[in-house]
Amino acid sequence: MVMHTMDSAKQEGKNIGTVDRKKQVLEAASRSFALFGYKATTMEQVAKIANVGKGTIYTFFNTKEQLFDEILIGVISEMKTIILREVDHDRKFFENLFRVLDSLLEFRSEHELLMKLSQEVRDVGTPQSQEAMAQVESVILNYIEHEIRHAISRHEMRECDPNIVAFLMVKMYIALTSEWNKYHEPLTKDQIKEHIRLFLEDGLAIHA
Amino acid sequence: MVMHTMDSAKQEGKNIGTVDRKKQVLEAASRSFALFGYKATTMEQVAKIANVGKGTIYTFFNTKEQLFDEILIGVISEMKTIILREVDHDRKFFENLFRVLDSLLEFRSEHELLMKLSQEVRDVGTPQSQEAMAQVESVILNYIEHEIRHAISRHEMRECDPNIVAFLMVKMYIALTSEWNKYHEPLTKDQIKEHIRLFLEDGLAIHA
Amino acid sequence: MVMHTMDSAKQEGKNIGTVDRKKQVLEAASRSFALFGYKATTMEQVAKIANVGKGTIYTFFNTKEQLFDEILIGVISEMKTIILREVDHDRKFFENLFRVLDSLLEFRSEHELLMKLSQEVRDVGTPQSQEAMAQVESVILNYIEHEIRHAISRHEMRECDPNIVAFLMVKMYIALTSEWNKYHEPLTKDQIKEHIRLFLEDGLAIHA
Amino acid sequence: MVMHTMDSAKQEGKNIGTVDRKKQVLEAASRSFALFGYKATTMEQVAKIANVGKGTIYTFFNTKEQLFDEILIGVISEMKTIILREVDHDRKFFENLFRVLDSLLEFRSEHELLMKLSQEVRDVGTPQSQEAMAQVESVILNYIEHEIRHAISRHEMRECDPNIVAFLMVKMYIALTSEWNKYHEPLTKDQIKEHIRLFLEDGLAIHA
DNA sequence: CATGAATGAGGGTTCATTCAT
DNA sequence: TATGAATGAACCCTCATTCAT
Repeated sequence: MVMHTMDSAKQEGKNIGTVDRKKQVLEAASRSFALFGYKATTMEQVAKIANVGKGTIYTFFNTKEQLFDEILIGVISEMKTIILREVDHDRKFFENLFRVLDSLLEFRSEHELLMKLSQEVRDVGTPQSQEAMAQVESVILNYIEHEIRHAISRHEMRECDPNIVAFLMVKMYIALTSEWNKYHEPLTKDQIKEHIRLFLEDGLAIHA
Repeated sequence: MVMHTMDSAKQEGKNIGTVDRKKQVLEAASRSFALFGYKATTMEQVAKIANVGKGTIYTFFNTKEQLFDEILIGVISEMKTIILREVDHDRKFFENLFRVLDSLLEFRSEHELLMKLSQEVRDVGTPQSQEAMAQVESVILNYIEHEIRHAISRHEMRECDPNIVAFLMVKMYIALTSEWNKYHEPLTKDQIKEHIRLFLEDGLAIHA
Repeated sequence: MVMHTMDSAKQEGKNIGTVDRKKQVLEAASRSFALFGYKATTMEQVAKIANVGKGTIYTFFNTKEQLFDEILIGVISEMKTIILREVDHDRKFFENLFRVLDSLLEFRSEHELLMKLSQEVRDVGTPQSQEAMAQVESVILNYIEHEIRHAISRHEMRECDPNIVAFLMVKMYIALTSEWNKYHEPLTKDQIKEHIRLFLEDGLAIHA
Repeated sequence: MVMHTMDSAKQEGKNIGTVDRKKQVLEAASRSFALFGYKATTMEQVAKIANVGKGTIYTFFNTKEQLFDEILIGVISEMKTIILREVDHDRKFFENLFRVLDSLLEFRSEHELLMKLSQEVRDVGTPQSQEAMAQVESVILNYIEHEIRHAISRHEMRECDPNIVAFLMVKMYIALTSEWNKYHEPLTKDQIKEHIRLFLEDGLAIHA
């Protein structure tokens, strides 16, 4: 996540300054994309929020699309890192699932509102951008899918289409962590976990 | 095709035309919004698809936003009608749920790709538009919420936060009927129902 | 800044209005390109000079480059037409030359300052634009070249490299009709003809 | 030259550096202006070619325009020097002309592509810049004009408007040494001289 | 003094909306 | 009434210029 573009030891002032500015832009853009969507986010807005000049953004990112891509790729790769770190194949699927969730939710503020934008970019973006997004997303989905297959083979999970179920899991996660906040107070970590458990693990029905 | 000179057919043609024209616009806009998203849909496009002049649209709808709102309200009210018709409080919640689903899925092509746009409009739209959307959506959500409370009180469903669960149900429905299609072949009605059952009713876990 | 296009054109109808607007744009752009060059001409400027909205230009021309190309191609094709009409192979080269000059100079105001821009477009334009220009220019040059060869074969002209001489003739024409005007009062038709005769036909030296 | 604090190596380095730096900038700018034109040459480009920081340019030249002016003035004054050195009023006009040409063509690479830019600067530049250019150019033109008058008075040249003829001579020189190269292999010195002789001295026509 | 990161005015282009026909 | 040519605000992006280091 952190940029090491410069020699880390050179001039502390310069490095920090540069890094900070890029960080400012990334954070401002993240927030604005998440808040207003891709199209509705203007570079002027981002600049204003980041407290930098409009041109400054273009010293770090060649286009608006590239700025967006970088944010998204960063978030997703961060998520993947977490997953890889937390999953222990000697444990049960649902144990892994909730431990991963715990870690992911630590970073909620970073990416909570962001993921929903994948849809918009697909609508509006160029083919290149779309391709990039698709690849990056499929990494996550493939990974979950793989875990689901594993769980099924160990009889920890019912028979199901791992493709669809993985897709729904991701959607549910996005819905609870980000989309919900549009209309309501954010949910607590425990609320999120509890609802995922409800839907994924136990089901809602009471079977007489 | 129809030839007669202006005079005789004018009145009738116009009347019919007026009715048809509005429908044509609504349908064209629906398709375009669903296909390309709100921002990426241009009024020119809509006019071309609807086979009317660009200016004509503005005789029916004051702004692009109003056009969108009207489409959305139409879809949602249609859904509400279906729900009211299909729900029978003497039956069990899940029975009702699946009967409603059956009916809703009949109209899938009408609104499948549309609902996801609620998010985009909220992002891009004016406060007024957002308020309208929120009201109209809350009608659906409130209704489901109410049904859930009812189900809980009758011990057909576990204790849960009806608010959140209703929200998740809607999200899941949208995910399966519309968002999935972005990347994959559309699911069959039965696939959709089966996965909703899996998540909502039974849960995924196998409890030894 | 007040629009009075409508009043006078009302009777004449739509077509004339439309045509006029395009003409206005073309003329404004011609003048501005000729006066300020390609890069230094802004679409806003053109719109202001043409007394139309900026967006109007884009109903006729997709890009600034296309606008420029169209003007240039128009001028050059007009010149070619004149040449073809005026040249009579039964007459002598210099007779033809001066008759062509006479006709070309009629349209001086249309293209006088324009041709010099070919250079700038070559510098700034896209490869497509450059290719178009090169083709269109070579039409003129090839034609003159061909005529020169003919004149040489009939012993009306000294042996020389027709390629280079054609090039110099065009440059001289541009210099006298357009570039000169940058610093001085425009030359009269007769002055132009006389100087071309001086350079091309007789030479400057007095040979004792 | 100036010697103060710092260690000796640095001092000398700086001094030489300063001198070199300005030259480097001038040469880089010359090449870039000639190659890409005025507008299309960016200060970044110049800095990169000159191997100096962008800001450094502004220690020598207040604006891009001033940088350009200085280059142009340099070239023109160089040309004037050559003319003054080569012209011998005891000899004939055309003898002088060709001796000057010989010398000028030695420096072709320095200014060949540059002169055409006078036009562009006049298009793009501020009134001050244009005024400066006009003055500097008129120096050359006045000088040639003066020589022409002299030649006419000595009956070495036909009666003509010395103003216009001087102008055309310069244009022809630019055309042959610089503009031609855009489309073709550069001409040799002898080719250039031969064509100037053809046009200026003898004329193209064969008079029966 | 040299530097290049930062800046923002200004460019080309799009598109929702208007209005004369 | 239906139309689409006309419009201009607002978008993304470039680049000459400045200034803190």
